[in-house]
Amino acid sequence: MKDRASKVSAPPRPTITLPPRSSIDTLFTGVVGLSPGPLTLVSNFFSENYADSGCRSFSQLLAAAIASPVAATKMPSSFLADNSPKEVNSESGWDRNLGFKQNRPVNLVLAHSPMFMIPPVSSPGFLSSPAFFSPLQSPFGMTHQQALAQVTAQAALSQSYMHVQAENQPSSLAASAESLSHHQSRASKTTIQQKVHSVISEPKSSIMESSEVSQSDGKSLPPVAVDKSANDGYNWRKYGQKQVKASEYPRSYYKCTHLNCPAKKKVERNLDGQIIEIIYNGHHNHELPHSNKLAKDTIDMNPSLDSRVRTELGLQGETEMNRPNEPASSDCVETSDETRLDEDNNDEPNPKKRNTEVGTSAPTSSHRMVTKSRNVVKTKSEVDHLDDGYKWRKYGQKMVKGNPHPRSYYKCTSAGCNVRKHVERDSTDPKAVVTTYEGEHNHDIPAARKGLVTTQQIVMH
DNA sequence: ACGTTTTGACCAGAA
DNA sequence: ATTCTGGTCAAAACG
Repeated sequence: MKDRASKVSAPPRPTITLPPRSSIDTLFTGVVGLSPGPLTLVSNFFSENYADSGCRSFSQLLAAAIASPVAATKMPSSFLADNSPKEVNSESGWDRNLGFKQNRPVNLVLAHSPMFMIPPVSSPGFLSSPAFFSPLQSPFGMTHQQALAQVTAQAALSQSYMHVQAENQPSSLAASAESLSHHQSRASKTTIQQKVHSVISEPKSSIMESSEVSQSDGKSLPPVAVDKSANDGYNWRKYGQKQVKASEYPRSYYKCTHLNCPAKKKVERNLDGQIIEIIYNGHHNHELPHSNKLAKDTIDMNPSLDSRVRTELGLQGETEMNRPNEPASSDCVETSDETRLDEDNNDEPNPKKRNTEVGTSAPTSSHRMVTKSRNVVKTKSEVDHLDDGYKWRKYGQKMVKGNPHPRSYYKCTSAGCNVRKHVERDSTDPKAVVTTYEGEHNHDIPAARKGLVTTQQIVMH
């Protein structure tokens, strides 16, 4: 008998428009009189604290702030990991959160933005912190400080992660992407869908291989076995494959082979075997298979394998679950010629913009992680900005000068809720999307959709 | 012999 | 009501 009840329905994915690049800098500039989003605050913070440090790019600022103990001391104590609500230093612009409302989709912004990738191993506390998972655990409970800490930590870790990816062989990348996505799933408390957008070479010719990962300091790491068929540590059985319209590549469906485990994942690969997208759905209700725990232990015992490598291999296991409140790792921020946090400047602020979500579901032009690596460079065509958990009704669409794609306007369908969002597609990258929220939800995420919220989408572009 | 993968068919929900 | 689409089933093939 077919198990129809277990069918997993993806959230609605309406077609949306792409933004002109120029609209994106509103993320950082904010709007006078309106509450700036956390990205804006972070930007302000760094710009005021490091203006004379020679750092120019956002990524550089982040790296300097977190890698340097001196810089770290300049941060508000809440910046790195403290989730407790505190007043912030007005000198650094942190008091600009006065207008920040907890009951707003900013948490989704943070969770969705492809600019922030979360290496699962390197910062167990970060992964399991209430701030980080607030979109799922407490959609409206995140303070501005938490958001800031989240933004910064995510950006910092992303830097590290992307750096490693840029250096690694494709096989390692495959492992990392799946493991990354997977462990985000593990660490969260609800059933979720997660996506890893990336282009990852994953040759089908071998199941196990040794990958030698170079550290940034030039040291060579020992070869580590990477099981590419289950490189997130779990064992999967493929139960279907289909060419879906939303993707130009075939989508494979996998179930966890563990008895009664509801975890599933969908993987899209291009013709070269490169992983284009991974979507996890459901939680594992069991520990890592023993063999993979052994592999994890091997890495744990090898001091030369830093957290990033474990991230690459997706072998952090349950560690993040056991250390719920540790601050984010601060030793993994490195800049790289191959990795940068792309920052486009523009001068077309949207006066109504209050909270802008960059790349809810796709890479965006301004703040996506950009990796000039060997494995570049395909972005996802599908757009699912509605995966923020709320139900939306499209009420308008408009063409904008300079952008061949229309803009689309959505209203929250909940009775009495006036929240709107504006989704636009990048004029130069039709697969990139910027979502701008306006207003505050007066209700929680619909219960039926809580488990379907896409929490992470990662793009190497 | 057994577990996994392949693949066409089926089904349910959305449009 | 019909069509389209994505997710799943399950028999056959494969290793």
